[in-house]
Amino acid sequence: MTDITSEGPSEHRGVPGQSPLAQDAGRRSPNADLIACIELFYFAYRGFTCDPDTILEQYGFGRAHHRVLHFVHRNPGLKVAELLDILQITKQSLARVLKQLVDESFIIQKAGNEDRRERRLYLSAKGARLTDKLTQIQAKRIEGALAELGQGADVVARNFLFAMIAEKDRPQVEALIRSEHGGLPADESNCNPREP
Amino acid sequence: MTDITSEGPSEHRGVPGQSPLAQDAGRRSPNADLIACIELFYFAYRGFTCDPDTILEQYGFGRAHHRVLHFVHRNPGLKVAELLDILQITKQSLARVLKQLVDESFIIQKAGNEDRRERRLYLSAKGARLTDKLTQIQAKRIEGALAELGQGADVVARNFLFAMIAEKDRPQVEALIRSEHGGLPADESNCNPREP
DNA sequence: GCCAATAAGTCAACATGACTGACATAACGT
DNA sequence: ACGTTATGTCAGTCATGTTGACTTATTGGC
Repeated sequence: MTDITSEGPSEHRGVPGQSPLAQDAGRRSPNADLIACIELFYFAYRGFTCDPDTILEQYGFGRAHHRVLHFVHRNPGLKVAELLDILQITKQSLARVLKQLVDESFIIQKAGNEDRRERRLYLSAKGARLTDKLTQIQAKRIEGALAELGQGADVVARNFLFAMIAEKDRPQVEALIRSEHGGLPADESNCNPREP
Repeated sequence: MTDITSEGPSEHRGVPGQSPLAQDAGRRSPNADLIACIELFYFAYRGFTCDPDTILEQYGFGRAHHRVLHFVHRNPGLKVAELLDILQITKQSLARVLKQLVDESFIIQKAGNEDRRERRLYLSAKGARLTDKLTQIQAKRIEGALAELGQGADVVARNFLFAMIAEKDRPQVEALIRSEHGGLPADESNCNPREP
């Protein structure tokens, strides 16, 4: 693993980032390492999204579609309102992509059992196939990245990402991720795995 | 530091991520931890951008403006072609925001000394003030995130982010970051710090 | 000095994904 | 029956990305 941010022989994530050369070589406003982080985050996010983007393009979809597919896949039976809450976009923004996904039957809507006003969202087999493909390519990139790092990097990476989330969003994200890891999908009677 | 992705008492990034409970609790297609990473990356990027977005809004600017300001700030004397190469957008996309920034004199253009076709980009004092403000708030968030983690997390985080970058972009990003950390700004005669 | 190549700017047109505010419909619950 | 809620929809706007074609200024080789 190459530490691009510290020049000297800083063997295998030894010292935090306090190698005399790397630290504040340029001495501009904040710490140079933090500025590197800022830029790396930008480029990393670009890397994070580029693989799925390529695939989505072939379907005439964009990132917005991807996000919908992803969260419905991980949370079958999700309500529209919940999805809006996760994505933090407006009804209209969601409606546009959701309509497309429903029309092309990547996503299936089903009225709630208890409350028939709700439109529970599920992936069709077709939708699940596409979403799995997207997840896999993205997971592969992350896996590859973590493999370049030392042991324990995955936990640090996850904790770092979590700590980057706006404070107000953290409880929600934490709950969301926990629930997807085998817990109940945020509600009661929607535990039918997929394809209603 | 709270490890939201592994339930048990996994003291201070001990075992990678192999705690029996956390690992593959749900057993959907890929590793559940990797899926958590995917979502965390999305939410983290949202957190990463939300602070600057708020400030930029007050100036009638968006993220595109921010990126231009940032890279010009870190690389004074940058050529338009180089900026296009960094941002990987089209001339037209850049022209729109750049024109605005020049018109409102956040950015100053100066013909190159050697080659007068080039328009070297510099920040005005006003532009530098804004950009510093944006950098500081973003650096603060990263600093805060890293502070929540253990020692050495910063190096791991940077290396993780770097490893997430598309392979083809890595040399460029590495060169860019290195040059900003006190090196020469990609060319010869453009080392006048700022404000020509 | 001519001319091809280069750096940059510009124009017209378009797509995506975000936003707003207002309004419609259906179902729930008191 | 009526107010609230969940959802859908309409009309219009904005920011940011795209394409392709074209202009202008300047450079460097011949």
